Formats: sequence, structure tokens, C-alpha cells
Amino acid sequence: MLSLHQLRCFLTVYELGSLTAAADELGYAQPSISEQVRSLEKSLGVQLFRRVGRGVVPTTVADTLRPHAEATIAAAEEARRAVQRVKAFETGTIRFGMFGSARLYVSAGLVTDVLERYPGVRVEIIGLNSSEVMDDLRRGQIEAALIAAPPTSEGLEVLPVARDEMVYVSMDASRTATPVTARRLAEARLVLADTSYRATDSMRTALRKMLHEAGHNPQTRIEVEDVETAIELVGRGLADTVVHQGAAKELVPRLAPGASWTSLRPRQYETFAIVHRVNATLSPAAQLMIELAVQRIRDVAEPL
Amino acid sequence: MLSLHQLRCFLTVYELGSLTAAADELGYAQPSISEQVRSLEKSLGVQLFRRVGRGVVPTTVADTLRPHAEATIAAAEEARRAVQRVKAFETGTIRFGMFGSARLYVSAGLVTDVLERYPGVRVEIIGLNSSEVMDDLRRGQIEAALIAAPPTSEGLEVLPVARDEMVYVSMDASRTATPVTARRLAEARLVLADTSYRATDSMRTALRKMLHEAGHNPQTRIEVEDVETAIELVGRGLADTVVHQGAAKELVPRLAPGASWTSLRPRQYETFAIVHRVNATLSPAAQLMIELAVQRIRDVAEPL
DNA sequence: GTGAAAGCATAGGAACTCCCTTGAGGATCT
DNA sequence: AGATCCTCAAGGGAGTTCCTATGCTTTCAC
Repeated sequence: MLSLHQLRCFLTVYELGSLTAAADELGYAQPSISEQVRSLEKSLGVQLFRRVGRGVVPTTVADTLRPHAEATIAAAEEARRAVQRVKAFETGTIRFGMFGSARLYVSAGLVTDVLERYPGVRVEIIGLNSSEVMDDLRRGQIEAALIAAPPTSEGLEVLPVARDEMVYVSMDASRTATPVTARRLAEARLVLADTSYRATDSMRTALRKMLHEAGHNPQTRIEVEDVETAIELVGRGLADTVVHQGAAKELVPRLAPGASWTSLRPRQYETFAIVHRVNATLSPAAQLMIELAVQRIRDVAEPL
Repeated sequence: MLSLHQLRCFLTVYELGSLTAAADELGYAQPSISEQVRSLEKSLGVQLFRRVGRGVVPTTVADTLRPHAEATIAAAEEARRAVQRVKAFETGTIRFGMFGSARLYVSAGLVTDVLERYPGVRVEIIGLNSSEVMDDLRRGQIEAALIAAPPTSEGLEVLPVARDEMVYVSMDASRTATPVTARRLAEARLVLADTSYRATDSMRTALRKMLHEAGHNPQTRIEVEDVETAIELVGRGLADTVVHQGAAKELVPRLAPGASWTSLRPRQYETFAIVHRVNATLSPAAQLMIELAVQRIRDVAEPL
């Protein structure tokens, strides 16, 4: 079987024209080199050197082999170097899971933080919705994530880090003058985001529970995919919505100027947490990501 | 110490996403693969896979390593092949790929030329269809080939040398009085050769494109395996066909006397090219083969 | 929930490889 | 002719590789 060691020995012998010299160069005994060369010749089925009196002379086959041997060794070296660079965070890809509206709080800033500190790396932020991200976590596609704390979390370890209140947003100031009760919520014309994940979305779960406890039936008039769209619709006066306060602060001035918001009654919170598989040993990259993400989210939401 | 064996194991595990599957694939026991991967991880000082429930998932470091590992293995393979080529030239067989109808142009004369010059070698002409030959080239079964230039050619170097026009052949002289348009082609009762390779055959690709642009649906009435049969069927008046002009010149007088041919409108060409792996060092025998083949095909087709 | 199946890790032992030391057999140079 | 340098071969110790058997965890189906 062809091996890198054989090729290294071959090249040194080729350059120096002597087994003994090659042995000195590589720090082995001469017979070891002799054996490596012989096994390489046997494995290829050709003679690489003519043993001629004092020293050895490469054959034409050796001439053919040399550049390829060099290329192979170089490729292996490059492989090792590439890995070391990644290890030192000089390059490579860091994957981190994050739920939809979390990107409003932290993602841009987080990415720039990482890029600033490690200019060579590529960062991937994965996932739109918490439940989606959790599936990826269980499958091992993602090492760790920052998501809205889920009610069910089998096989996953959850570390709450902050919470954010859910607020009612409307263009009609009279509707945000006082906290919104379950009854008023049930009567409102609502637009909610994250349509595709209706069943599992944690904010919807919370709302549903609140309405249900008050004896109302949850019904949404408009469903859209992302928070921005929802708030834009509010801005046009077509509906009201319920979003995280952090999202409201960030988006309302831009997308729905003139709109205002208020708490729900009782107040509803969504908890943000770092989540990863139980018993997982986290890579340094993931640990860094977590540290920075936690730092940022605590600036905009209520720390726990 | 980094070894080729470790890299091979790593790649197989990466592709299959499972140690057990990789062990089956490579013909080892599962613990052996496990050990190789672990020793590679230890040698590099990084984790390459996360062991996650059923199966393993590559880390981002593994993503980084993969292309380098592939390059290294490929370089080693190329080294071995280079040596084998030289070796083969001294003792054994020259293999040369050639697409189906090219043998009508050059094969017999080419082989006698080569045998005359190198009495010791054995010559094999391989392949019926261009796409088939290309697979053999990528796999390294064939050193070089003369084929119809392919649209896609990853990993292969293509040198166009000549082109030949595609012509419409029929027993009915009225149908070959004027160049055949896409519309007439769509209405014709056609027989086409190379059935087995329907999807990838380059002549069919060209025809399909021509018909499609004119808004017609390509449909063939009769499918046969080789050009000779197709032209014989034309000779019996059962259908018309489209073949290379070179093939028509060679075969129509013999197999379909009385048939005539004309151009398509717009004219369609197929380009012949010499193809080999990129960065391959060609053996003297292959170089001779190429030289002679090019010389011969330029006698019968239009040189480029 | 519970049992079965799948998959990785670990342990222990046989076979092999790697590399050393020692000594023999030839070229080359003086 | 003899000294010197080099390759080659044999034997033995250390380390690897690869196997079988087994244990543990996760996943899937009923």
C-alpha cells in the first residue's frame, strides 16, 4: 500500500542520490530507508533506482514519479495547515442556530463581532424558527443555538439567558392606551408572522394559551411569513399585531411610523435560551459564539 | 502521523455519515474505522465528527479538511497512475477511447499505424459512446480519447480538433432537395442510433435543442443501437435519419444505396475533440496515438 | 412506555509493520 | 592491494493495525 512516508523517503533519496545521506537527513537508520524504498518499488511494480557502486541513480520511472510525489506530500501538508488555521480561528466556517426574530436583536452585531475578531472566518446563521432550529440541533446539524425557550426540549439542554415581553402594536393609539386583555385580543383584527410554523411557534403557543384560559377562541385574520411584513401591515392600518418588544423597538420606527405599543394583560414573556444537545462538548467556536450572543441579547432584552 | 489510509477512512465516513457504513464500504470492521478516525482527530488535534445518536455528523473542521483530503488522495492516485502508464508503455497495452462513429473515420488505419511503429505494444480501442468514454476517462481507465466534444467536462481537458456537420438522410429525394427545418424534422418519421445513451448523447442534445427552440416536441419513432442499422433502415425506406456527414459518406453507398442527404437548417455541427484528465502527463504512446488520430480525422472532417 | 434494532466505543489478543543494531558483500579511490 | 564507503540482509523489540466480542446510548415501532 502506497504511503506518504514512502514518498517522503523516495524524494529525499532522489534529491541526495544516496540512501545513507537520506537516512541522516530524515533521522533514521539507513536500512529503514532502504526498506521503505524497496517496499515502494514493490508496491508499484517498478524499479525506481539503479544501485550503482557507490550511491544510487534514479531511473526514468523515478523521474516520472517525482513531481507527483512532491504534489502529494504538498497536498497533505496543505491539508494539515488548513485544519490548523481553522483550529486557530484564522479561517473556516462557524455555524450557529438562531430563531427568527433573534436576528433582529443580535445577528448583525454578532456576526460583525466575530468577523472583527477573526477576519478569516465565514459565519453561517441558520434557522428562521425555533422549532426548526431545534430539529437541526437534535439531528446534530447545528452544535448550539440561541432560540426562544421551548416548552418541550427532550434530549436538549436549555440555559435561559434573557426574556422579552410580548407587546401589542397598533396604529390606533386608543387601543394601546391600556394593556390589552385576552378579550380585547380575541376581538382584534390580527396579523401574525411565521405562518409556516403555525403549530409549533412558541409565541403563538403562549397567545393561544392566554386566550384559551379566558374562554376565547384564537383566530387570526392575516398570516405572513416574517415580522417585518407584519409590522408593515400594521403601519398601513390594516391590522394590529403581537411581537416581541425588542422587535417592536427595532422595526416600528422604521416600518410603521406612528404606531405605538403596549403590554398584554397579564404580561406575556418569551424566554431566550442557549440550547444544545445534552452531554455535548462544545467546540471553541461554538463557545465563542454563545458568549458573544449572550452578551448582546442581554443588552437589548431583560437579563435573567 | 498523517497517513493516506486515515484520509481515505475519513472521506468515506464523511460521505456516508456512518462509521459502520464506511467499514462495509471499505471492507473493514467498524472498530478499525473508528480507530483510524480517532487517530486522525488526535493527530490534528481537532474533532472531525460529532457522535450524535445514530450515526455521525461532520463538524465544520471536517468540511474544511474534506477537499484537501480529496486532493491528497487524488494526487497519490495520480502518482500511481503516472508510474503505471510509463510501466505499461514499456511492456503492455495502449488504451485509447473513441466514440461510436469515430471508428468509421479513423480506427482501423490508426491501429495499424501504431502497431507499425511500436511492434511490442498491444492496442485497445474502447467505447461506443462519448459520454461512456468520458466516464472511463474520469475513472482513469483510459488515458486519452477522441470524442464528440461534450457540453460539460469537469476534471477533463478538451482540445477541439475538427467538426462534422449533421445531415438528414432519406430515400425520398424530394425530402433532401432543400435543407431540413426544425418543423420538417418534427414531422418526419425518424430513426436514431445510440439508444442506450439517449439522455446524454450529444447529437440528440443538439437536435432536441433545435426542435425545442422552434417550439416542437422531439419524438423518435424508431431507436436502434448503432449507426449502421439506422442507415440500413433508411435504405429500406422505413424511416429517415440524422447522422454525421462523415458517417453518411462512409455508410450510405454501402448500406442504403439510392439514399441522399442534405443539411439541416440552421446547420448543426458536432465538434470532435481530444480529451484527457487535467494535469495528466501523457505517455509517449498516448501522445503518438493522439497525433495520428488528429491527422486522420482532419482528412475526413473539417479541420478547426 | 417498552422492547427491538442500530450504531459507536472499548477491551483484549493475533498479525503485521517499522525501525533499530549488527555483520557481510561489493565498488571506488589511493 | 588495501582502505573506505556504501548497499543489502537478518534478527529482535516497540508500536500499529485489525479482528472479535461486548457494553452503552439513541432511535424506532408497536
